[in-house]
Amino acid sequence: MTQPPWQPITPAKPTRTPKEPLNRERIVDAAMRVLVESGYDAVSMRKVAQALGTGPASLYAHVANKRELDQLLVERAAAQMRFDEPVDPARWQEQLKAMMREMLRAMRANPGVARAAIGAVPLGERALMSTERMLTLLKAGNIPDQAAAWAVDLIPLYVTAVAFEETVQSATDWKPEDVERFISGLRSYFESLPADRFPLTVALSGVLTSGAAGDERFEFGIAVIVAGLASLAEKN
Amino acid sequence: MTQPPWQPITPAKPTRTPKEPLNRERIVDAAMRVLVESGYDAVSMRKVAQALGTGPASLYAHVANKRELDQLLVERAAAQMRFDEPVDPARWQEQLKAMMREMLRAMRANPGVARAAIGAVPLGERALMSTERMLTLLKAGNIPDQAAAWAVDLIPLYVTAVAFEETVQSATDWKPEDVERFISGLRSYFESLPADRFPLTVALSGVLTSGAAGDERFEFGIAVIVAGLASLAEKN
DNA sequence: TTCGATAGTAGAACAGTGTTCGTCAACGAA
DNA sequence: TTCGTTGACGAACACTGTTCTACTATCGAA
Repeated sequence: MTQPPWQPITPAKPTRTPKEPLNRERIVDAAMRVLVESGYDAVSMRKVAQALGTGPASLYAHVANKRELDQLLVERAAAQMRFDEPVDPARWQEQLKAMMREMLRAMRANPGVARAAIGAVPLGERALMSTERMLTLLKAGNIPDQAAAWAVDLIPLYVTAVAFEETVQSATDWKPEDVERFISGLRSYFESLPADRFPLTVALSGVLTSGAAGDERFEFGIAVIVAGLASLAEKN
Repeated sequence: MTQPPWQPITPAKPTRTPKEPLNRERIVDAAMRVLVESGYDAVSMRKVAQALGTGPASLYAHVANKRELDQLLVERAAAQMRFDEPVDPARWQEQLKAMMREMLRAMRANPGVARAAIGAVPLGERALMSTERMLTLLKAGNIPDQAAAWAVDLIPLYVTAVAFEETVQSATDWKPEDVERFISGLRSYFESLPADRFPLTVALSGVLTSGAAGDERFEFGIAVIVAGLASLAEKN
């Protein structure tokens, strides 16, 4: 609208479009999106803030620091575990292994979160349900109380370490052929060692470098751990 | 020497005091000093360069990047492992556990290096000696070839995860009383859970939160792994 | 209705990181 | 003597976590 020349045009005050207020849940939601889309290395305070249309300093009214945000990510990833099969005491070893596979699946669904998970103690509802289920299975196998309790620490630690190792490898941006070349170079290296000093390393160079792709090594690890736990069973 | 007044004194050209040339070994030496004195978080390209009296860009003529420097640190830490006791096939389980304790000791002597160790494959001489020794002990226990080979992966992974977890805790700058308070708060939390939904978690809250200080949990873990491996022994 | 307190927002700044760029000096071969 | 190579290293780039400071909106008391 044209103004009379003697009346200066008063610029309209810029009003902030009201935004949905920040809270921890929205911050973790945004961080999860960044994590799933771009991996853990991309989860920075700036990137999360950007995803929320704000500045990084805004987050600090809701989370103490980056480490606390990491904890919340770990809890959220832990919350994705599903243990739908009813507990069957007769199949406690098989079901314990199934839990370990499910833990690994949940970590793989959140690339790199394993890096934040070691040392974290998830205490959310779903994590507690996981703890209770592990205890139930272990007691079904007659594992003594203390052993059962400490197995609840050992089991996720091993799974997290495997997931962590995988993220280190994928962070290298290696193609399958790069991995193949590395593995085959490793084998050649083992074969070329002086057989007098490293007889078994040379002799077993084939199996030392097999099973790196796929889940065979993970399956081996969980079999060893479960067998070790089974050996602790009290005889009735 | 006094100059004739008509000959201006030529100022001496500032010559760089010749420095000992950089090489990978000196760079790793400096990084190890920073690691031992200040922990892994302090090991940055700038700090290492500073310790060498140079700039960070100088390091890149000798190491590709920070990750490669980390690898070299892991190798150097692995080189500190000592296995002086002769192999005794009759005591293969005990000696395997002793190796795991020694691996943990070497990692604790280099605070935080576990953070760089997961996903790293140390291939230095001392690491290979460790591999050979593990294989010797496992074969002494009649473990099949493939199981022995994959155990060589599982064993250090578990030890490294334990060491990593410890560095997360110490990075929090917690005093023993802080840990005590956290543990006791955790126990109270477990005790306060609804016993109908988490009966075993509530019942075992004592042991769930015991053994966090000291090496009991680590000893439990290595016992489980060694027992699991022993269960794979071929019968003769 | 007014005013002060509080909480949250968010740009700017601080102190740090890994890495690359561009320049310079030293050195050895031609 | 000249030239190419190699290593050294300050500056710069793009990023990080976190704090400082100023501002705005909301709320409750007077």
